[in-house]
Amino acid sequence: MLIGKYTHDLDPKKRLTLPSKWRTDLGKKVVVTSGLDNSLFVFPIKEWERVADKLSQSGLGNQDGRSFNRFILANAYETDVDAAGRIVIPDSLKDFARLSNKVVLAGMYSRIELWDENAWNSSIAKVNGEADALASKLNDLGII
Amino acid sequence: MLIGKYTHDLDPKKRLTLPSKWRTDLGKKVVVTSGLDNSLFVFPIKEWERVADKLSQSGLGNQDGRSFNRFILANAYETDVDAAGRIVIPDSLKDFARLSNKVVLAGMYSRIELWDENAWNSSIAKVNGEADALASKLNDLGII
DNA sequence: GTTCTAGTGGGGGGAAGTGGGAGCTTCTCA
DNA sequence: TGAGAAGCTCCCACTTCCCCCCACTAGAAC
Repeated sequence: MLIGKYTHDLDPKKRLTLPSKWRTDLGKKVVVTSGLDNSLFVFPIKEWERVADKLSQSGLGNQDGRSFNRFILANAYETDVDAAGRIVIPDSLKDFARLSNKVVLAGMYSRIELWDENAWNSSIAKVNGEADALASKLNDLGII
Repeated sequence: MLIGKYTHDLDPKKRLTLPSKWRTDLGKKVVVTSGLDNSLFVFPIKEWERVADKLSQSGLGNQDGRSFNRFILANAYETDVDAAGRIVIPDSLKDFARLSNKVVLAGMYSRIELWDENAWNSSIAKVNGEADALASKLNDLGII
């Protein structure tokens, strides 16, 4: 289960260590692609195949769907996890998400998201201030 | 059934002993995540899966949903209970709930809450002062 | 008093995260 | 076409931290 938050270094060789807790779930092969809100998505290869399948079946009918498909599919990059549990982030994706050397890896259940540390902090700071709204939402979902 | 209140030490290694009364209900694997009012929630793994399933069903479609999922999922941390009945509280959550070394564990039926002892006391003091108002509210709701 | 359990504390081995070198390929430019 | 530069990938090395195990104490049970 891909949950939790970790901050790791993106080294000068553009290698990023994946948290050991996720390695079995992520497997030996992952797909990195451009995500929403200036983040990157990382999928285990199995999950990616499911997502790519869905995308290719839908969205041809309208301009927005086609653009979205291009955005996700064209930027996708398949890569192996090395013996030390690291993956390489290509320049194009590194630039897209404006990653500096501190990267936040956020588990989102079936995928993970990569954020530049600063971008993550400012994004999450907004949510922290909205505890009441959160409470009612949790209540609506029948969670607490 | 997770009820009652205990105060345990958070040791220098960030380990927290779970009350022996709850150990069978909590099982060998729990999920700790950020809660409301600066507390932390601890779910038995089964209960957490119920919550996470609901969350992952609300999709990528809107900005609010995404931020919300990030808040809940990225702050969640899956951990094993060790042989002495302890769990480790990661730094990010320890900071979130501003835990010092005295932690209150409050049973909330299907989950437990973790509070810094001082925060708990002042919160309880506040409730005590508003007992009358609360009582009438409970009455309105048909609870007591 | 004796025994057992709950809660707490600490040490050691090994893994996790990080950094850097060696060797191979690719590209450029003379 | 050959030499050099740049990049990538696979290894290996180092350091830190985490997890597992054991030990101690207080208090409850008998």
